[in-house]
Amino acid sequence: MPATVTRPTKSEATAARIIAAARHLFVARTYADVTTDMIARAADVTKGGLYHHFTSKEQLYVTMMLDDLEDKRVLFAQAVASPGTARERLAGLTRDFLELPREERELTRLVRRDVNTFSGEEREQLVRAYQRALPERVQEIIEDGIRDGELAPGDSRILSWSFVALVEVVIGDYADRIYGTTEARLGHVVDLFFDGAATQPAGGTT
Amino acid sequence: MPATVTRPTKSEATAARIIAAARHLFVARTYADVTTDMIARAADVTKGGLYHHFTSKEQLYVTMMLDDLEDKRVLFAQAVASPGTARERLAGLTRDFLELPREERELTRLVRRDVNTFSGEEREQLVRAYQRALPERVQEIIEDGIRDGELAPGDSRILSWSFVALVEVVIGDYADRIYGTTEARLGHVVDLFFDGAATQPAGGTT
DNA sequence: TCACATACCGACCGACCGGTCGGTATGAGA
DNA sequence: TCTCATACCGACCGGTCGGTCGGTATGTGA
Repeated sequence: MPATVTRPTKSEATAARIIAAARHLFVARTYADVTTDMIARAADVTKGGLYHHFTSKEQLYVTMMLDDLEDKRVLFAQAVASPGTARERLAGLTRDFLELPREERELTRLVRRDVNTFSGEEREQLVRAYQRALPERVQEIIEDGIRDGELAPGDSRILSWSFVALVEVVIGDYADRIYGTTEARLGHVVDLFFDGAATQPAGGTT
Repeated sequence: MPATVTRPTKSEATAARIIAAARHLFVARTYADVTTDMIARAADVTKGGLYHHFTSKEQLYVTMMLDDLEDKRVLFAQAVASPGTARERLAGLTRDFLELPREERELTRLVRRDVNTFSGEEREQLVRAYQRALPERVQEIIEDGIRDGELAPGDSRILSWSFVALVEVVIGDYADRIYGTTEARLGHVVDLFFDGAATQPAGGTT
């Protein structure tokens, strides 16, 4: 009867509550340290209720992560599609990231942290979803930048991973204690990546 | 009777065997996924024998990590103390790192991965030992570089973490599939950190 | 050779945890 | 109002794993 876009049923609402509780717990503790009981209690259901909606702890975790990474992929794809120089677009992507609520930022690091816990198909799914959400989006911008002569030629895969690594430094707990503003973090990451830390362009390391 | 430097007793040799086995397993699997039984079997002792030398699984892990991080601290301190420009010294430190056997390289990442598993004193110990081994050593060189005008002024703490993050990208599994040589990795990290990825020094991100 | 400490064994314990299952509550359609 | 599906409960199970403990082997000093 309502609008064409279905409103969430009670069942969907419960599942969403469970996922939210799981997300909250998984970012704070290790996968193995979070028990299904903890998740159920935090979501105000019993373990039986939890297993009514999810077939296993692994499946719950993977579902939660895939949902979130798909949201991120969409978010970052917008930054990729926006106009401007590579520098401006990477700054935009980074700003989108930095302006996410803290928990959503931290979620990104879960894959890197927990990926060893899984194996086979689940592991592949998680890795692929992560790559699709972040490094591959960054890589697109970097390849445009190289093509336009804005960035020096180089392996765009490693460059994008490097950029992502810099971003993840600046979203971490440690940086939280140092940076006051999003602008400061943003400027730091983008400036360092584009211009480097040296005062003069020297070169010839080895 | 032997030289003044004592030769390892049988007991010390067993403890070392256990630590080596633990190291090997902990780098490959998560802390929680490695059982004391696995470690004992890999070290060719029983669980009882393991608990004769270590009081708990946690203590074994922490001992192993602290030992290793202290070795690394000494190694990197040499790079800090060596002569040359900041660029040369950071390149030297990175080369020392990259030339370590694979398992020793990966060990560095364990703290970041497993630190959430512990709490209280153990957690503090691990974090401090890691900082002392790597980021603080890098920070020393960076501060010299800023003082000498070789590096642009900036927060040396964040700069050192950024450099370490770049190094860790380049020692990871992903980079293993891309880079052929240590020289290529080394050049990439140091050049990116000092000179940036842009062709021309632009600026003004925000 | 006796005494004692230290190294090590391996069966066992108890707690915990993922997952199940028989059952109840709720609500919608006939 | 009867029926049936779906949502959910909570006691329970099977297995695992960190840790223990009584015992044996080994070697060393007296």
